[in-house]
Amino acid sequence: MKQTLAIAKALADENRLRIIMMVKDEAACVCQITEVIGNAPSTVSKHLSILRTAGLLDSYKQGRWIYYHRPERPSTAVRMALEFVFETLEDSEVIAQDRSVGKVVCEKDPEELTRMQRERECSGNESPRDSSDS
Amino acid sequence: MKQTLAIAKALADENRLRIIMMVKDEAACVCQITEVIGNAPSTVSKHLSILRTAGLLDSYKQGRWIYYHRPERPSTAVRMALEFVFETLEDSEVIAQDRSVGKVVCEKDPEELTRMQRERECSGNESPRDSSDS
DNA sequence: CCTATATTTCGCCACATATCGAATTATAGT
DNA sequence: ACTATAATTCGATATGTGGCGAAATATAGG
Repeated sequence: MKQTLAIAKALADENRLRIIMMVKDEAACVCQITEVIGNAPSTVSKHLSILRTAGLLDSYKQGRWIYYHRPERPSTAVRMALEFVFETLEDSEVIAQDRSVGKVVCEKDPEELTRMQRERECSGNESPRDSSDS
Repeated sequence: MKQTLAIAKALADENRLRIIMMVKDEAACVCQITEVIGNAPSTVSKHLSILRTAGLLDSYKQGRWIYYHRPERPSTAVRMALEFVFETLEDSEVIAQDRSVGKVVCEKDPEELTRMQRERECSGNESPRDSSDS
């Protein structure tokens, strides 16, 4: 019961479902996932922790970046839960948008992506919105 | 996404999972479910409403009693979600206990069961009264 | 070792939800 | 029609959870 409940609770959030779909076919690092989902890094990190604890995601470290991906040897419970998600969200509108954004984001090196994120952060905090970009 | 999320949220509660397992093989009325789960009737009613709205349960009325049961023509999403629950909870300890209690409870007529519940309610709430006036 | 930085953890807040008892609704039997 | 009662809805409350920013942690590169 504990495992079933942990999986069900992990699935009971739209952003976590989006993350599962995002890494269905290839791993993504936290900065890429953050970019697509649109939450703060700390929030995404929490989501990833919940998903990994439930067994729905796995991760590996590569340099400064941590990549999350679909587990390679899921338990029966995890396998069935993922099948449910994959099947029912395959044609979802939200997921289609994420894929479109994700395609652009994941083409970039994490290196480049995080530089962009840092710059955006600064321009948002420091000066009242010079409209030179949009 | 909406349907997937509704199903996942409906599954994300231990008592609701217990209810799903309880009516897997045969319908049960609210008073029987209440007896097994141990919540107040209003709470069980709310759970049932959530499960039915998500498509995970169906119901029919028979006299004063309303019976809840597994849907006969589930959507793909519901079917996969139920398969996940049935498979992963089949051997659960909690479910085994529920089955043991449920066997006794569901043998009784709802008639008899509700009488028992009323009596229990009264003996719990009212203080032992002097019987000199009746 | 020291700095920069990607990720996680922590503290907090706003909102969602599980639960109960009381009030309401719908139905069966008189 | 009236009463009893099974179930639902409503109102209140306590706990759980998603979200952010700040602080901590871990790693790459000088």
